[in-house]
Amino acid sequence: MAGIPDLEVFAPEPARGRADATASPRTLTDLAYARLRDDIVHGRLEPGAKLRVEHLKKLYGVGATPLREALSRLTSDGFVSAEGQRGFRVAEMSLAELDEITNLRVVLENLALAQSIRNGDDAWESGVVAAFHRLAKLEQAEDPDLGQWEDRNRDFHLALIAACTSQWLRRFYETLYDQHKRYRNLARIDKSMPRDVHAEHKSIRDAALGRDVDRACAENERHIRRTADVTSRILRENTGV
Amino acid sequence: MAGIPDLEVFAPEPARGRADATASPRTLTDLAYARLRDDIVHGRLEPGAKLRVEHLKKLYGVGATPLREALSRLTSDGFVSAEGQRGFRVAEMSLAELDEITNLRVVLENLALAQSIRNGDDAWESGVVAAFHRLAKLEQAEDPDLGQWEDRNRDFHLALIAACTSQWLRRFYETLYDQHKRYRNLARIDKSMPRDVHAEHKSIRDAALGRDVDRACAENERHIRRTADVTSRILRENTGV
DNA sequence: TTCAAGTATTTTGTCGATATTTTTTACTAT
DNA sequence: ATAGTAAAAAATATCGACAAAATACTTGAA
Repeated sequence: MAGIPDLEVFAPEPARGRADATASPRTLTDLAYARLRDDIVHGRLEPGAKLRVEHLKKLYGVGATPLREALSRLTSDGFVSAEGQRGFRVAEMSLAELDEITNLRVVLENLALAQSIRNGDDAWESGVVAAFHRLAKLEQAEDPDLGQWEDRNRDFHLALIAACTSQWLRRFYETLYDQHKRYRNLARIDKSMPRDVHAEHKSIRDAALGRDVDRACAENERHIRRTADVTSRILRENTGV
Repeated sequence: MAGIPDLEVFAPEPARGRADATASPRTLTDLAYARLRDDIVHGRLEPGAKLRVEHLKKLYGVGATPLREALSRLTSDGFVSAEGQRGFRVAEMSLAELDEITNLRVVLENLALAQSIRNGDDAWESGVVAAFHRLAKLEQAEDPDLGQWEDRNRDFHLALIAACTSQWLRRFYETLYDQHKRYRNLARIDKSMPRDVHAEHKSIRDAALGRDVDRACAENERHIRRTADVTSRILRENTGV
């Protein structure tokens, strides 16, 4: 009746660590959540677009139940807006909101950064060094693929605050980071990035590794605001967002 | 064909302004969300308690669909935790988390307060005065009903930051406020409130109306931390939360 | 006690029916 | 035409029955 089962001990495990949406989804709800969020952040679903469940069912190949649950979660995250009896739609965007998000992100990211610099151990340091290195390699290449850059940029910022112990701070920060990313994507900021982002990242890394909290926060703030300013300018020029 | 319809012009409208959960719910999902959140914040649903949909259906008299949607939203709000394939349960509580929430609340509430003091117009001022008055009356009465006090206290703090224009800040703040309230309720902080909360509220009000941003923030921070300290002490003494 | 097979329960997800509500369309009396 | 409205069509929200998958529990050896 057995004999084969033992082999399964050596089979690769499902590797289901965190409940993170980016991790391999344990349920269809997680799947729908991750894909919807991604599509919204990348602008494949436009601001204000109606999110009809019947349509999404075909698009993602899941039923109405997991879809509605995913949409509900995204509503609390601010990526989707829900009006009773009127369905879901992709959250609108505005220059005013970009401003809000920028200001809040500066505060929260600096808070996390400061805590991280103070708490950071060897593992944190090497994490920062590694993430910066991977990002730097990409930034100095002649083929700056935006998708990859976004991923590496995210990794770098997350590595910086990796030693922050506040789950709540982390949670809020990640939401704001993705909201910001959504604006960058809307502006298609890749085409026009004249300023030296690489130098900015380097300054932040140096200050952080040098355990200089004030300088790291200052550099970080400047970095965020510059990116936000460029985003804002592009949006103002191109459209009447 | 008509003559009566005109009367409806004067009839009170449904007043369905914001999508706030506290407003009269437009859908059963909103209803379930509001009641679940309330029951969790007030401790009627204990930390870690299993939230079985079949049971909640009977408890709230709504179907599984709106319940799962409400639970999903609460998951994003941090009041409920969901583990794939293992259902929902009321989020756990810990002294460490109380600390996180306190620190973050101080930062965000002060941010909103500062902005509010700078932007506040006449309506804001009178709102603060009125909310303080109602709170004061209750605090000086000999019958300090906790439920009412909590409501008035909330109104006062919200009135203070009413002129803050950042929706995101507001949203985060409200979540943190309710999380804090949950800890206060867990500690049953009403029984033992020896310090003069009223004086603290008064100081905040005076500084705010005097447009003294720094002092208002300092008083506010002290106020929040004192309450949090009492909460924390009670929890440490009574249980091993 | 410990282990593991077998059973019971729970959770997730699908489908289809239905009551409501919103949006459109068509029509009518200025 | 134009505001206003009634009827029709389309969306939305909700429920209930069920099936498949996963987890939790029981129980009988070893």
